[in-house]
Amino acid sequence: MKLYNTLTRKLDELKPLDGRTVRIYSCGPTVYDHAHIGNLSRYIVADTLHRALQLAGNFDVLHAMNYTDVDDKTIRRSRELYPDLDPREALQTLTDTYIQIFTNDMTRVGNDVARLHFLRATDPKVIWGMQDLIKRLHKQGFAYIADDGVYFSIETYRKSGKTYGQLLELGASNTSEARIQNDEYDKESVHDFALWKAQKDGEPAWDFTLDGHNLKGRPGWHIECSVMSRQALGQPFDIHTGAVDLIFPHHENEIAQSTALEHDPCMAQIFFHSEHILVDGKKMSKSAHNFYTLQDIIDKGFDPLAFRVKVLQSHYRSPVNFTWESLEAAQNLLFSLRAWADLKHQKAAAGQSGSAAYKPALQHILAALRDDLNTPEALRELAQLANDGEANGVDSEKIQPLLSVLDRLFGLQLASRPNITHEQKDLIAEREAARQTKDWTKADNIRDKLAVAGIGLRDTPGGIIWYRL
RNA sequence: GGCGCCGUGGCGGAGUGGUUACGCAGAGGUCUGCAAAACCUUGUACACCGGUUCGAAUCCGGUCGGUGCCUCCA
Repeated sequence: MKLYNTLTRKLDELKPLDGRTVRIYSCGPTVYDHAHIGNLSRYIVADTLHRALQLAGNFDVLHAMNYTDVDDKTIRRSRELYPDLDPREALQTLTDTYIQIFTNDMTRVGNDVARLHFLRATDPKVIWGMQDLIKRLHKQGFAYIADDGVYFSIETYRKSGKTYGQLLELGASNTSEARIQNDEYDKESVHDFALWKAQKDGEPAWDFTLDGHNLKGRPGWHIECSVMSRQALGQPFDIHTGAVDLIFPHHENEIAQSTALEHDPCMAQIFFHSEHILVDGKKMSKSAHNFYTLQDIIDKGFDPLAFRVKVLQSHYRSPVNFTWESLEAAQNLLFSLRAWADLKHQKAAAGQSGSAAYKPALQHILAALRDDLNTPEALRELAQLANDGEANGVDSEKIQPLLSVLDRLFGLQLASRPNITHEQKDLIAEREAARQTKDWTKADNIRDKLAVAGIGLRDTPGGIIWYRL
């Protein structure tokens, strides 16, 4: 399986470090508000990568994702909403709420959260791990204590023979004096970053003593991922995922922290970065009024899985342009896939042809996914399969296992669609009898009645086909 | 200023040298009690200007436009 690697800037053949299990770490959400559709789209990509690794790559997969449940935004919001609670209690109340909402959204867009190993930055084991790493970095001179916290020294890191800038070459010109002067933090060099932030008034804080200094406070952002990924997966691991905006500084800093004390040159062998979603050609932002959550999509009458189709229709390294019109197109495609899947219940419509195409189509889909997760190509093949099925009928026996595999690959929930009820089947038979006697009024009444129940009918030469409206 | 990405038919979106991508929407037709589906036909797509080549949407150079990172961000 080939994947584009930001570290090498080319397609790399994935070979699990331990020979069998691919270990993935996905940078997860900061849980201070609803996830927006941009966040969710990147998790759909990560979820699809997981699926492809298992089924197209034939690997075992161990997949960890973090929750950033302590940072400026979570703290600010928790104090606004719960001013009377103890700061740590307020923080946890807020983040518990949004973790719940996040997992719910993940499920609604078809991501399988059950197999993800989630970690929280404020987990005592993680806090301890971060403090331990900071102590060891400090002991070796990679970290220094300032008035407002502990910082990582990039200069020391570089002098130790390591490369800072494995993912992104930093230009020298932007290291201006003015920026150092204006920076509110007490750090020695402009790119140095906080490992630990000393407590400010009213902020949640954890006890921490370093080299005799009382540094009660909270972790910096980057150190969370260095520690959580190692705790969940060991190091080095295979794939680190995130969106392009995380390349710098987040992932670069993670690498620095994770490798300063190690012989290994990198924390993960492949950095897998996916592009942003655009809305009407622009970056999503609240000020531009093009900022949407999953609930906004649902409120407009769309199926959350239509959004999944929309995301899979473009390659993960191209920006997806989200428009309501294109979401509708994606939903129409989803509906036609469902109509195809529903044919398995309808022997009358199930022609004998069709099954011959199943195996090559599936092979084609798997090959596309192995090729740098080419979901648009895979989806094209799937759409063609469905078109073929609707034109020529399906093999009502062989389609079920096919649908099961396709569900495991795409997460579009086609395999478990239920049959219509006996009452509805009787109505269809009754209508057919009325049609035979040319009682069009009765036939149309029954069709209207079924339509109210969400069942549409097609009178084809091969027989009557129902579909869900 | 530094480092990137993108510009394809009404809307999305593949495609890295030579044959229809595909999806959605539109138009005409066949079929049909009607409807729906299906099928057939249909739309002179590759930002612009040069260059390389027998041949370029695809390679090279330039122009214009959009966009991302360089500070928190999926």
